[in-house]
Amino acid sequence: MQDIPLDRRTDQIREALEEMIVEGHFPDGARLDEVRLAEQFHVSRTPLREAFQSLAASGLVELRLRRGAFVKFPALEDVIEMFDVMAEIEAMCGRYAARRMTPEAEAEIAAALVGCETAFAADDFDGYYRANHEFHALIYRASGNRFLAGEAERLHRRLKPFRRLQLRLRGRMRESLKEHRLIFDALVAGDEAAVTAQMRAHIAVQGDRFNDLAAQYRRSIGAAGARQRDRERV
Amino acid sequence: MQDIPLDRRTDQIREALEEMIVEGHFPDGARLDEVRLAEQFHVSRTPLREAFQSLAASGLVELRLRRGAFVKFPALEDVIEMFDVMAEIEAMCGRYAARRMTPEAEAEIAAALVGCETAFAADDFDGYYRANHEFHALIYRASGNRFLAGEAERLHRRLKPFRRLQLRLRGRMRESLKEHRLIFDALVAGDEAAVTAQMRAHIAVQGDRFNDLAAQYRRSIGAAGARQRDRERV
DNA sequence: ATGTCATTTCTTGCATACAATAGGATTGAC
DNA sequence: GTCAATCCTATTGTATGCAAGAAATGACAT
Repeated sequence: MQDIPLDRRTDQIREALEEMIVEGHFPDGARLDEVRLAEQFHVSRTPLREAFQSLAASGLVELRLRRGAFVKFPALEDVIEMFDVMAEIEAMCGRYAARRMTPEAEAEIAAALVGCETAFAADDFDGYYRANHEFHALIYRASGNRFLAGEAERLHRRLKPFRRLQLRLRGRMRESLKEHRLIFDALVAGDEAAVTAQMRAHIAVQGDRFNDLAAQYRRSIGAAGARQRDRERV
Repeated sequence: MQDIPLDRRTDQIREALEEMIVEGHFPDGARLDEVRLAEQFHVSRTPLREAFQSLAASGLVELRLRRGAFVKFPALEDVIEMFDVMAEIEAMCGRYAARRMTPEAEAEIAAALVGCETAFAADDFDGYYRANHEFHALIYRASGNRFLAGEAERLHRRLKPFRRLQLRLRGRMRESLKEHRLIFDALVAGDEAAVTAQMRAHIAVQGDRFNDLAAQYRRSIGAAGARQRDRERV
């Protein structure tokens, strides 16, 4: 969205906590203990509290009045809704990118695509995730709309853990790569309609199939200690 | 996006500042003086600083390292970019709403439309703005995707000052109302494609024509004390 | 054993205190 | 009079202190 100074402990802590939450180091609903975390980071409670404000704004934690900050995993339905929106946002990025593609952008995206292929060949899930992110992020930027790119990045980051899981599905990585090629070809051809359709499908399929993943996800992350709460969470 | 507790001074101050900024009570680039605002709100600096974190996250202010919080008006190009994204988001809301329309939603939207007509008849800009917001917000919710609705609301709020200005353009209110009727009819007919197209046009026209407004806007708000900065701001 | 209520402890929310830095004012050299 | 180096002040960033509210504990009654 915007690059913040990052020199204050507050910002460093915000980054660190965001990473930890997105990577699933906390179970859903876990309370982020101000005092304990303050000790862990060797700071007072003040920078932590300020970091909580930021995290709450991006929806990663929930601040309950006089109860503290709680890690908030989205519910299954939330994730599906988010993928729906993501599909549309990414489709829009693709559409603009197709219209505004430059030789430089094309070369960069081509390189990212090679990265995807390499990771696929090596059966490297994490590597594929990174290359995939690079591929998509370059298209965001190629849209020429920085606000759009920022929103896309934000959403992408929020959906990170769920995208990663997708890759573990049987054959998903192969499919994903095939879709990337189609998207790339349409981009190069400047075919806005095709890019839009391919991209939308590429993302939407993840939401559509997300139900298949719910159970698996619960085992892999939710089981880390989350207890069922007021409504079902993935 | 999510309903926050709002009982802490921090949250009240965040709301108040957001309102003041969106309403143009501060010139672009103005520093939000912690000490002075703390006195004004009869609190210490702590809740103010926490509110700043929130505001920075939504992009309304910029936190500069050891310099403080500064009001950040988007640049002209930023506003155009934001309207582009808004057009797509609203179009998506419309598409989903057309698919999922209920009799209740239809009645509510019809009522909001009447509100628009009333305000138009009375030549009441502010009234029209409110009715307009109601009309759009109901469609967001009718989309049945709460995440989408939240994002739409957030963006709408961020673009509030620029939308309001639109209405002052010669004949814009009449046009807007006409477009609302078309959108409503397509919604009732369940014509997804038509709603999508109408809604996209309804919003995009505001971005497209925004250049016409820039000069006017500079007079009405920017003149309040903003000095030109590193790049042109509306 | 279970439920209710009082008491205690813990934690948050805010205020205040202190330390570090940025930017301007001041001084002095040329 | 201009420029540079230095000092001073204002303001941020962080730590700590304190009061109010929530949860935990335990006594007591049913």
